[in-house]
Amino acid sequence: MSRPYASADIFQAIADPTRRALLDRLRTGEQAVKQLAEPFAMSLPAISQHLQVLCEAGLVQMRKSGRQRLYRLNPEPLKQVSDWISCYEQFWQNKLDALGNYLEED
Amino acid sequence: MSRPYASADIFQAIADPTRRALLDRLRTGEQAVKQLAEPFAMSLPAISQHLQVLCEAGLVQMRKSGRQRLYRLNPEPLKQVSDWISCYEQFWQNKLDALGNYLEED
DNA sequence: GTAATAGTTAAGCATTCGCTTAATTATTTG
DNA sequence: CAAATAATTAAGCGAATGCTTAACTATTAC
Repeated sequence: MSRPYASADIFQAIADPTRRALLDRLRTGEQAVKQLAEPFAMSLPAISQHLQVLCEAGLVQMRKSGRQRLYRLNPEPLKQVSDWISCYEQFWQNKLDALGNYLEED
Repeated sequence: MSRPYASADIFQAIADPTRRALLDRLRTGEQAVKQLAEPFAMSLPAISQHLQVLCEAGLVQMRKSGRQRLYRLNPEPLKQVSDWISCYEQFWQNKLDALGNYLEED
């Protein structure tokens, strides 16, 4: 690679739709790169690079098995995102409550 | 601007730490740009551009008041992120459950 | 009306991003 | 051992990102 993808930042890591789709795919369990890459209209190196970003962010882990590399999901770092969002959940909850009250008044 | 910041993508919008901090600041209520920009070591145009990205993502809304522009939080689009994350919460919940069971067995 | 204030728009720049193709490294299979 | 398979590393390219300074627009205050 000319330059490594050096973002160890979770928010950055999940900003890309391909990377989110890779995580989604990994929810069914550990998978080899080729299998993971199958639905994407993109070269294998591109997928490999995305997996590296996910790895650096701690969102996936890898183990070798023969000539395959099996990737598995490690969702814990997503907790950072979940925690950040949780402050805002009350806002849309409040809006829903307000709507509820409005409907009740009627 | 040479090129407009055209990402209407929520995940992209919250990938930048300055933009997240702006949203965090807006939680206390509607604020003018200058006040919003105060804690950041960055020019006003930079902040203005970040606010535009947030606006395009629907995360903030603006109204004019005299020569000020007051921005306010609109957290609803974050629901997209929350919804995506929720699939993963079960994973770390499972891990916690597993830990709980392990501790109980002892 | 002139100056000050609040903010944006414009233009440009260095860096990062997402991708490609070609080459390379392991491992397995015939 | 040679060929095939799985995947990465390397190099490079165009576009997007995040910032800057300078110029502009609108509104308020003197």
